[in-house]
Amino acid sequence: MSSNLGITSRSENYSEWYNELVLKADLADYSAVRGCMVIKPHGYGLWELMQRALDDMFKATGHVNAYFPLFIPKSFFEKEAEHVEGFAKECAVVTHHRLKPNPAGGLMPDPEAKLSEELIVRPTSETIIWNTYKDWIQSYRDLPLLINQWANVVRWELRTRLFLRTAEFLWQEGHTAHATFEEAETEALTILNECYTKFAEEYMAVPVIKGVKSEGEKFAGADHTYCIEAMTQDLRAIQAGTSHHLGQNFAKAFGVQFVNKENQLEYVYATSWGVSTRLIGTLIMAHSDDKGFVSPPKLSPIQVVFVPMGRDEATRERTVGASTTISDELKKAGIRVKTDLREKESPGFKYNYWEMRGIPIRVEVGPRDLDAGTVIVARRDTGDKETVALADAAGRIQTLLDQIQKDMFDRALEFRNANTKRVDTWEEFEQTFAGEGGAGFVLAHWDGTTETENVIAEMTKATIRCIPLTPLEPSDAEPGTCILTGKPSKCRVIFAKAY
RNA sequence: CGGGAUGUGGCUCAGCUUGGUAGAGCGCUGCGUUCGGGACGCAGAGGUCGAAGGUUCGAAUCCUUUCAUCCCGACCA
Repeated sequence: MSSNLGITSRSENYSEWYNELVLKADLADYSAVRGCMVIKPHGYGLWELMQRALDDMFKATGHVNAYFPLFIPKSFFEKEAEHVEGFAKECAVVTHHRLKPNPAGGLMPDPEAKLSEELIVRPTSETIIWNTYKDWIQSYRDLPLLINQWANVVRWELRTRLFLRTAEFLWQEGHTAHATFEEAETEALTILNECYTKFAEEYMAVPVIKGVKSEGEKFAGADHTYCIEAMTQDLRAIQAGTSHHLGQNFAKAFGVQFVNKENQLEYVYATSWGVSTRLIGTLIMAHSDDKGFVSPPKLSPIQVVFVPMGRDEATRERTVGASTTISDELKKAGIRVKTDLREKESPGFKYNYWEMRGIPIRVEVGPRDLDAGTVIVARRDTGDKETVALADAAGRIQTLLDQIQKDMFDRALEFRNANTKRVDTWEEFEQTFAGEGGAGFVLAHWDGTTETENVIAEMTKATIRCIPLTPLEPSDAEPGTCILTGKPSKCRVIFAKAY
């Protein structure tokens, strides 16, 4: 950090900018545990709002919450070959259940307390859940089973980054069981459309592209994987959510069968889907600026902050009083407000302080404005300030919150569109991704093989983010020839460098 | 798991080459003056120099070992 004021600018060093922002906006901190972060109250407040909105959507689409164990017997993992391969490299394993004094000092695992079967700290819960579902499902009348859980998971990442990739993270994972392939398909798409896309666009104000993952990028153990992909300000792609159609893979691995209406035994069809605290990283990368975090109003733990001015008691009484009048009215309307009553800090300090933390609206309440019967209302996203009559303030602020939410989405969409292009020659494709940083979304033709995908990734660092469910432009759905091999291609797919 | 760097008050770092009373700025506490875009003065508190060995009369400084973190690459939500 070059100074204790402000943060590195995005243009100077995007990666530094992100790291400093997370710390200085009070969202999270490094912990004493390697690869694990502390989510601070401001960051956790954001997560709570995300949870609430998503949970409401899950409930509205017929799901219920439950909780499954943190520990999973190793043997469960061994039952689904593709799945094991996907996660084996990054699992934390519990081997003992007791400590004893170490002769060399300190403590050591008691060799006599070795577990007969090692336990894996869940990297995801498909296996323990399907082992449980086996006992819950006998008849078609038990289906569909629509369960979600809010939990922490552990993936032993070698290289971590606050929110984007940590060894432990918080998420939700939905696990559903269905009688038919079509029903499971509908479920996977319902989550994608009615929950994840809606959440990203309406709450996070982040436009996303819905698509299917290529064979190489799909979830280990899935039949196919749907995803939503967002664009960061440094022109990379970031996956904001995934919804998997697991087919009968896990049902077969765990022997989950049901009797259908014709009294025949059948394997159930499954889905699983999740979003994580990574969404906070996505939010930062999509909207924030060189002054710090910029939060969309719907997810900001504090939506409006009041800064009353004046030092002498009489002035303070006036400015705090006026703040209270407005904030009380806002509270009644369900707006989350805060009045900064700290006496030692100057108003200027407070402006910067709350801007760093991304609070959408600041209300400056000073004696000169009060003399004129007004206050100043400042927007975090644009920096615009306006003078508003006291009587109109609460109403104006509510309107502005909606406006900010909308404007943030519109700007992000415009940015994404401006950085999405179609490329038809390998020369141009290679050149586009030649630099160090991201290059936006590139729609290009691909022959559909994993081999080609891998060659392209090796040569350019760009990967297939998804095959869009609906073409961004009608012509994207027309057949063409692969950018690398010249073989036939069904449609354009999205290439980008990814987080 | 490879390559690089760094560990010294809460934070950012100086001191180490050339061993000899542990420093600065920010933050923190108190008092006073300030308050419309990161205020100032004065007085304070706070550190087994990442850990363990070793060399030495004497180690933050030299040697050995170790641990941790960060950055850059391969894997991942």
